[in-house]
Amino acid sequence: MPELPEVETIRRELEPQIVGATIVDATSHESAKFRPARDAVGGRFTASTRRGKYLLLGLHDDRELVIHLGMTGQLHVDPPTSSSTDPYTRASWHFDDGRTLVFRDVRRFGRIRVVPTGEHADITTLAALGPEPLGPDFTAEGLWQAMRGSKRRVKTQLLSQRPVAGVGNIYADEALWRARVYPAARTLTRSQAERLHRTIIEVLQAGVDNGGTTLRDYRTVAGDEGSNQHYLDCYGRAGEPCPRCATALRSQVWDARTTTFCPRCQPR
DNA sequence: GTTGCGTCCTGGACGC
DNA sequence: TGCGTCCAGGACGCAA
Repeated sequence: MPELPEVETIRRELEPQIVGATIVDATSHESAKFRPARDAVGGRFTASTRRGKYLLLGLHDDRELVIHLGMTGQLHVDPPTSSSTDPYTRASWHFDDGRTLVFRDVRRFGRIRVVPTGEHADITTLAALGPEPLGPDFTAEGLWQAMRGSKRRVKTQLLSQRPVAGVGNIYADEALWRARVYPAARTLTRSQAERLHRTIIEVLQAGVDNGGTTLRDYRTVAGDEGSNQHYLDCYGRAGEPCPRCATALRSQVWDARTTTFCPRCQPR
């Protein structure tokens, strides 16, 4: 399930493969979520950026191909000789040099848009994203202020992408565990926010450094698995001893999202 | 405006 | 072995 580190890993691998390529044709699944892929025909890739979990592929005509990978989205570039007939291909962009950029998404939770560069008002979540966690705009004070303004559970707020961009279930559980914050807390002290600010950066940077977390579907552009799954302390380890205090980690569903936490290190 | 829940979507795990 | 049920979760829509 691609979160910020996975999307950033894909972006870094993809950019040198697509910049300069012109899209001469495109196909897509009939769903409205994927049909806009065809709007990119005629564009030439100039650069790539990322906002949270959104991949922004710049085109020469002041437009952007915006891709959200959802839970199971994958991107790879097929060579001219490929005759792939993958039933889970949801969109493909054919280049002037014969290669094809393929968007594969088994569960069809991904989405694709083509918009004028920087005009994201129609993509509500993208437009409302909080600061980039690995950039200078993400501060402990800003996180605390953002969290103070809501009565929702701390983890639910993180998943909303508003206090900070790019955090999903895996990295939220890891950051909260490291910060010793109870995931269902509805208020944060300033010192808790400072710890959480630090641990969000730590876990996301580690994820990027390790090429992302592969639990099932995530693959890099080259088709490789990430390695961050080998360094997770908390997520998906319910029943196992907490690496810090040896208390059995617990799993609980809040707001329809499964959360793993340590009942001793992360008290109410 | 905020909050919480249902829905989308399908492969895999599990129980019978 | 085969079938049915449940679970995973990011984003969005809707009702309260």
